Amino acid sequence: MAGATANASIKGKQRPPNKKLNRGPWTAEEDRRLAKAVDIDGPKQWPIIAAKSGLNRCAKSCRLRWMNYLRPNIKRGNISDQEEDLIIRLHKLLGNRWSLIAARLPSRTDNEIKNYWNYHLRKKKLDKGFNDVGNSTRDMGSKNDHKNEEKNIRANSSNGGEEDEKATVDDVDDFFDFSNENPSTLEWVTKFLEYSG
DNA sequence: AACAACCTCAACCGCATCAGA
DNA sequence: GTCTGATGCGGTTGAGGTTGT
Repeated sequence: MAGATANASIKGKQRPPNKKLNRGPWTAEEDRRLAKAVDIDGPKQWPIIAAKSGLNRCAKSCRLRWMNYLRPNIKRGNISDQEEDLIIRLHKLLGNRWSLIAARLPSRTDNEIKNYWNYHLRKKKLDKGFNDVGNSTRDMGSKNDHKNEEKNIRANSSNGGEEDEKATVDDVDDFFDFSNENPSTLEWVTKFLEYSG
């Protein structure tokens, strides 16, 4: 959807207005004000940003809008085959840890990947008749998904002794903690996954 | 043209975790 | 050690666009 910025939103959920705070779709003007506030204060201190910008929106809402829409370098729509393949593979490894998966896909947001998975890929898998992944949001719906996934990873690893348990979980987290992102990562991870899976 | 089914995606909610007082 | 507010994450909802009949 073309989404693009300016029209932030004409779409989206319309809910009964809260007594005080603005809710629902963001307007272009709100976007502009939020962007300005973030420019000044940085993408942290959301309560301050929310207050300063005079948007009458909660901090959470401001943060979400920034993270999923206004943040620079966000790529929208048109998930490529390569990206889709990567999502599938990463999901197999990580489960519903969208933020981690998103971190491996430059310029994609966790929300976008989650949306994409929830409909697109889930449907694909169902069509193919597999349930092995079993992490589709509606059937699992648990925050412990990733923990289960980690358990699976542990279970699949040869010697899952008590002692190694936490280490393994940490290893997984550490392994996927690519805090120093660079453009070649996608390629690197893709290559790695070719071997792993 | 009208309607229904399908699809997309922005935005909300609730909960967990973290950090500072 | 406990409390509290901030932050981050995953699940879910539902409006609106698109496509098919």
